[in-house]
Formats: sequence, C-alpha cells, structure tokens
Amino acid sequence: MKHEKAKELFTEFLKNEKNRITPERFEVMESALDYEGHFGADDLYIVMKNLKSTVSRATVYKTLELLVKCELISKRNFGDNLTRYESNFKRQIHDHLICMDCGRIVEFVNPRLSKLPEQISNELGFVISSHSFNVFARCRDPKNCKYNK
Amino acid sequence: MKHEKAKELFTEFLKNEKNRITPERFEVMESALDYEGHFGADDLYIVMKNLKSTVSRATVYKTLELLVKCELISKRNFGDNLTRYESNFKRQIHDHLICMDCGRIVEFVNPRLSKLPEQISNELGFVISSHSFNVFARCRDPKNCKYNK
DNA sequence: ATTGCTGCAAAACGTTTGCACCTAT
DNA sequence: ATAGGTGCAAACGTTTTGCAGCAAT
Repeated sequence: MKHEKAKELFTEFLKNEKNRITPERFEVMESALDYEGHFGADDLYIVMKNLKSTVSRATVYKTLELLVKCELISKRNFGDNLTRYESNFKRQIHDHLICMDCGRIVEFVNPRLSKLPEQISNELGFVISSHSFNVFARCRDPKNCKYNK
Repeated sequence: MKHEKAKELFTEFLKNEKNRITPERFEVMESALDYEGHFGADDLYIVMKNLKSTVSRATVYKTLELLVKCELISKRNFGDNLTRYESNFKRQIHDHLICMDCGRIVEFVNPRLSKLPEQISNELGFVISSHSFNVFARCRDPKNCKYNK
C-alpha cells in the first residue's frame, strides 16, 4: 500500500492536534506526496480534479497547511510571490538556486550550510523550526539557459 | 540634500537602461529609502498618499521593481506570500530569522554564510546575483514572545 | 449530540494591465 | 515628434471566508 508510513504520521499528527481524520485529507496527502517537483495549491487541485477527485479547492488549501505543520511537505517561495510546496517524504533537506533568466530551479545540498540554521537560532535565543536558503543567479553558459521565463 | 548619492545611482541606472527620468520615480525612491524596516508596495503607497503625494499605485509598484534592479532596495519574502522591500542604502548585507509564534523578524549577519552563495553559484555553473536566507524559529523564552501574529 | 469538516460560491487580497492622456527625450 | 511613463479603474490569479449541510467523534 502506498505512503503507508506517511499515512501513519499524518494520522498521529491529526489526533495530537485534535483534528478530525477524514478521507479527503488523506486524498490530498496522497496526491501531494505523488506530485513530482514543486507545485502550487491550485496545481494540485487541478491534478486532483482531472483524476476525478471530488475534493474541493478549500479543502486542498487547508490540508496542505496541515501537511506543512506535520512536516510531510515543505512550503517554498522562489522570489515570485507564489506559494509552492514539495514533498519531504524520503527526501534529504536541500536548498535551491533559481536562474533569474530562465527560471530554472536547481536543488543542492551543501554540508557547510547544514548546522547553520540551528546554530544561528541558538545564538539569537530561538529554537529552530526550519529554514529557506535561495540563491538567485544566472546561467554562466547562455546556451544552457533558455530565457523562457 | 537627502539621498544625494542614491539619486545619482538611480539616475545613472535609468540612463543605462534607457528608462526615462521622471519626478515620480524619485519621489518613490525617496519614500522607499526613508521607510524604516520592511514594507509592502501598498504600505508605501499609503504612506505616500498620506503625505499628499499624487503618485499612483501603478507607478509605486513599477518603480519599486526598478529600485530592486539597481540594488538600492531588496525584495524579501518571509514565508507568508507577501512581497516586502527594504532599503539597502548604507546597510550591510544581512539575513533574517522569523519567529513563527509572534512574527517578529530578527536581522543577523553571519560570517560563515558570506561567501557561500557565490561559491555555490560557481560550483553549479551560475553567476551569483543575490540570495535569501530565512531561519524560521520560535522564541526560546516565551515571555519575549507575544504570540500576537 | 456535538463540533468540526466539507463544498460551493463569493469575497478578499495584493498585484498587474489597458487605455487615454501627458511628458521627457 | 515620438516613445515611454503616468493615473485611473478594471481585471487578474491566488487564497480565504461564510454558510448550510454533512460526517467524525
């Protein structure tokens, strides 16, 4: 069965937070974890509609926020002001480089960064929750860059 | 006279990009550089309106983008999907920690971070333009935290 | 039985656009 | 003279909300 572990985690989270366990919420969870790459809430809604789901737009939006809270997905923002999400499930923590010419998004993992968010939080008197590190740059080699933003 | 150096830089930029030099653009520039802290485009428009400026909302929005391009101000995003700006003028490059309970934003400078965006860009075959590093955390000491988000 | 969740449509929000007029070049 | 900028209001796309009915507890 698919996303069995995620389903467990989400159920646990819903119970702890005194939220109800509904089939719609699991439907959204499944679709979100299945989505390849980054997606907007509305993108996910459309995909689900096309797959004949009856879940409403409002439920998709609300459930995505629940999934962020229980850390099954991450909320991203790449400088345009669109909210994007991506699955965390079975994925390493990573950061993003955005090409300012073509909009391409490159994911990277940098060990020099890994402890930094926690250290900074501690130094400032906070407890870390998450971080977002975006590098905005341009393709060095223009023929790799489609300028198709 | 106020912001004389900024005015020079902006004029130079407008000429290079073959944009016209208009009084409205300088009015927006002055107000943006005067603004204390982070502000949305609409916040700035309201402030200007209150100061009896006749500059239109459209011009404010468009001019802010020009000011970002010429690096007099920075565009920020703190996880809500609101575009915020802040003046770069006479300021050090810094990053932000956002308290997820009260929404407080703490600015910090970390030397371990300073070369990282450029190094990462180089390694991935890009030329650095800018970066954004946000740490999302919670006040360790609840009495410092107003939970007033 | 109660409270919270859902679906729907409408509203809200920040932002962008189309257009006629104006102004810097 | 002309390309580009401005102000206005309307349009836009995404997200949130109010409400009646429904379903999980």
